[in-house]
Amino acid sequence: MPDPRRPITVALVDDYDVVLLGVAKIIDQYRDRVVVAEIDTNKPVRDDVDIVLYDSFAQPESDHHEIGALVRNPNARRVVVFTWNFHPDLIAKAREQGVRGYLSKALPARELVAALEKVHAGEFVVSEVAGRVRPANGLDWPGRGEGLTDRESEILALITQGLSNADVAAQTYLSPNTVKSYIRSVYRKIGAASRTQAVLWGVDHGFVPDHHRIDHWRGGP
Amino acid sequence: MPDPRRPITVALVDDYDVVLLGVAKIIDQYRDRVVVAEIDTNKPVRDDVDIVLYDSFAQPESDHHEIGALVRNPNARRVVVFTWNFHPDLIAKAREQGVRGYLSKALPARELVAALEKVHAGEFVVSEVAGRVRPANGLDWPGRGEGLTDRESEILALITQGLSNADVAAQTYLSPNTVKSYIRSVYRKIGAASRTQAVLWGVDHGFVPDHHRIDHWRGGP
DNA sequence: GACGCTACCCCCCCTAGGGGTGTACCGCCC
DNA sequence: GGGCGGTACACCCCTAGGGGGGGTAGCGTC
Repeated sequence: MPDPRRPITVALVDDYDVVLLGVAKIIDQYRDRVVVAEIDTNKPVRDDVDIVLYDSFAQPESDHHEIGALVRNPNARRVVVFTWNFHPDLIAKAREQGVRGYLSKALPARELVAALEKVHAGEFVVSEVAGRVRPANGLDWPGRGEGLTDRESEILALITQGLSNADVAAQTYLSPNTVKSYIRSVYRKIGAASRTQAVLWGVDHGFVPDHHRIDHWRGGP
Repeated sequence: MPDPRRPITVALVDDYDVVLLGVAKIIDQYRDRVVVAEIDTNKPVRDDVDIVLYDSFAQPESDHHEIGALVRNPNARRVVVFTWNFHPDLIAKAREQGVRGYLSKALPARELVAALEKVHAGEFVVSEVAGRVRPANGLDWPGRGEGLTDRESEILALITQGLSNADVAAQTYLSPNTVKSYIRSVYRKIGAASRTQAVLWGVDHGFVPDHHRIDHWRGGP
C-alpha cells in the first residue's frame, strides 16, 4: 500500500559495492522520495524494503535463477532489474520470474526515481532509453579511476572471478570475439601481458566480489 | 670477529613469511648459539646481523643480482644461500658474488646451525646433502596444510606472481614439461580448472608475496 | 622385495587465449 | 562537417597453456 508521505525504501543488490554506492548516491539526490535502506553484496536482503534494485553489473542477467531467489525473498516487496541489456527475451524472462520493473542504466536520476515510484504504485515498468547509450551521471564501477570503461570493467570483473572467455560471453550476451576485444583493450590500459597479470591487477583494484551488508545507508559521511 | 659467548645473529630473507617462520622455528631450537634477529619479506635488512640467510623458495637462484644486493648491504656481515639446487654453476656464481655459505634445505637443524657457525668463523661452507632429498623437519611453505608439496607450492607461488610457464621453468631450473606436470598436479589438488582459478586460490591461501619486516623475533608466542 | 610417494622428465594433441586489423553504428564535441 | 571514443563484431594467425599418457630414480614403510 503506497503511502505518499513515507519515502520508498530500496535495497541495492550486486557483487560490487563501488557500483552500488554509485547508484545510492544517484538515488540520494531524491531522498525525500526514495531512500536506500540496505546495500547487499553477496548477502540476502534482510530488512523489509519496498523495492529490491538488482544491478546487473557482472551479474547473471534475468535468465538465471538469482532473480527468482530475490523475488521469493519475503523481505522484498518488489524486484526491479537495473541493466543495459534490453533483449526482449530477457525482459520476458524477468517478467515470468516476477520482476516488476526493468530499467536502463542510462536513465537520469529523476527518471529512475519516477520509475521506482511507478513500480511501487503497482505498475510493471520497462524503461528502455532509446539512443542514449552512455551511462547515467553518477554511476561508478571498479577501475573507473584508472580509465576503464563500464564494459571493460565488467569483463575484467568476470575474469577476476575465474570465468573463461566463453563463460563471459555467455553471461554478458556478447560474442566471444567481442569479449576478446575488450580483454585486449583492458590489457593495454592496465599494462598486463597475460590474463594472470590482469587478474592480479584486478585483485588489487577492487575487482574481487565483496561480501558485505551495509545497513541504513544515509548519504555517506 | 666471532665471539663464542654471544650467539650469532641471523636475518632471514624471502618473499614468504610462512617459509621464514618455519626456518626460524628450526633455528630457535638452538637459540643459545644462533638467534633470528630479523625476518624480511621484500624489505632490505636493517639491523646489523652476522649472517643473512637467503631462502631460495620462489626466489631467483644465485645467478641473479638479488644475491649481490644482499652481499653489498653493509648491515649484513655474511650471506648464506639456503636452497635445493646444487648445480655447480650456481654455487660458483654465488661464490663470485661474495656468498659465504651454500646450504641444503635437507639439513637437519643441528647441522644447519653448525654450518652457520662455520660461516661465522670465516669458512666458506657448501653442505650438499647426498641422498637425503626430503625437506628437513620443521620447514614450512604456503599450501602445505592443503596437501601441496614444497615444489608444487613454489610453482604455484611463481604463477601467483604472474609468471608464464617458461618464466617459471627458467627461474626454477626445471624443464617446461616438468613445470606443466606440477601445475596440473596442483590443479587437481586444489580443484582448479584454469590458471586463473589457481591464481585466485593462491591469493586466498597465502601465495601472494609478503612485504613485512619482523624485528626481534624470539620464538613467537 | 613390493608398494607408495615424490621429484623430475618426455611425448603427443588440441583448445583457449592473445595479437593484429578492419568494419559498422552511435553519440558527443569542436 | 569531421574527429573521437565507446560498443559490438568479424577474420586471421600463432603460441601458451591444459589434458592425456608414460617413464626413471630415490626414499620410506610395510
